[in-house]
Amino acid sequence: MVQSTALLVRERGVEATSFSDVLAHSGAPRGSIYHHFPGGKAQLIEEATRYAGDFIAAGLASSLDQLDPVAALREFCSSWREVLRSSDFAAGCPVVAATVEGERLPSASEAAAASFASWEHLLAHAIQRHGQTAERASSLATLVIAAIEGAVVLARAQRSVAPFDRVAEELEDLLVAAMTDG
Amino acid sequence: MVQSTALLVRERGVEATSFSDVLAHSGAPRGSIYHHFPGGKAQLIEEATRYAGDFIAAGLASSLDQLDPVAALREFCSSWREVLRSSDFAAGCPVVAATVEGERLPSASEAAAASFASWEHLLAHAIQRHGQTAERASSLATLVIAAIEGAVVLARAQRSVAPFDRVAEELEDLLVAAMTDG
DNA sequence: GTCTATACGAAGATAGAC
DNA sequence: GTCTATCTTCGTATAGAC
Repeated sequence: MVQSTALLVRERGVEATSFSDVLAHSGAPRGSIYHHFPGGKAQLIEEATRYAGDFIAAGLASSLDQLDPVAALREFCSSWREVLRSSDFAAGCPVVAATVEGERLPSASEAAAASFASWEHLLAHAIQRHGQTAERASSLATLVIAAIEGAVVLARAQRSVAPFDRVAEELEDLLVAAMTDG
Repeated sequence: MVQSTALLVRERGVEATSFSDVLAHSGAPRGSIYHHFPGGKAQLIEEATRYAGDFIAAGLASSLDQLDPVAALREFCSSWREVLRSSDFAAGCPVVAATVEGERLPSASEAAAASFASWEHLLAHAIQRHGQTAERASSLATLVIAAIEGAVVLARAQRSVAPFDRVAEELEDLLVAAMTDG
């Protein structure tokens, strides 16, 4: 159910994702909602945001564990490209959706903030381990996360991977340059 | 009314912005809606997205007309920082909101795509005029727009300008380097 | 031609049956 | 303790009054 919610939110957004949609997608019975989620929709969205954020963090951590930051970035971009392509540009990032519509759901916003922060930290630490200062690593990590999330939005709007690919290549070049200097 | 819609959408998102909210904010009478917007909410959102996109494009064009790309970027970032600060991180970009929730409103998505494209082109042409190749200028422009939009999302989630400032500084450094090389 | 009042549908939430 | 059926609220859209 949490997973279904995350999948639906990344396509439709938070407000446009109803319980009926989630039930139809997950196959769960109607009565289960308030048993498992006494906090109602706010709780469901919060858990879905946390789930999605943790899922993405796990993938990123795994890449950074096995590869250098540049190769991990390439893999990260590749998985986002696949999300865009396989959904015909209907799907984006559920954590972004939770932020953009999160004014009414503070708990979801907090989960989104925690997710973004964890991705930034994972990347920043990896860049730092490969020879950058903590400060520069933090700036680069934030830039990479922000640019990729923004690029996903641009790609969805324009229904093309072209903007995403341009951003991915610029980021890769920038990271290569940053890791080989100093 | 269109302006009120854009202001509300950038805070609450598309679906959470009702006609009642727009009427209360703009002072317009209820009966005017379907007279001025026969296409209903879809048309209102589309026009609000176009309005916001054109407004931002006008500011960007004006900056690029008077200043070099780096200084224009600084001004662009400054105005986004003001949006974040003055709303206490409640407000973001209505064009992003229209994209993220735009699955159900294709006309709004198209308006969003056109807005993003126009910002990219304005920036790309300016960078090209200052000595970069068309291809590189296009990549840099897309990166700048994507990164700033992403940074606005991160800043809202974390309720802090810190991520936005890190992104702004990285972008500025990158643009400076790109304009002085080759 | 402009607005008030209403209808229709869907959303989230709950109370009672098994 | 788990689910089906219902209740209330609200949002969009419209039909009719001025």
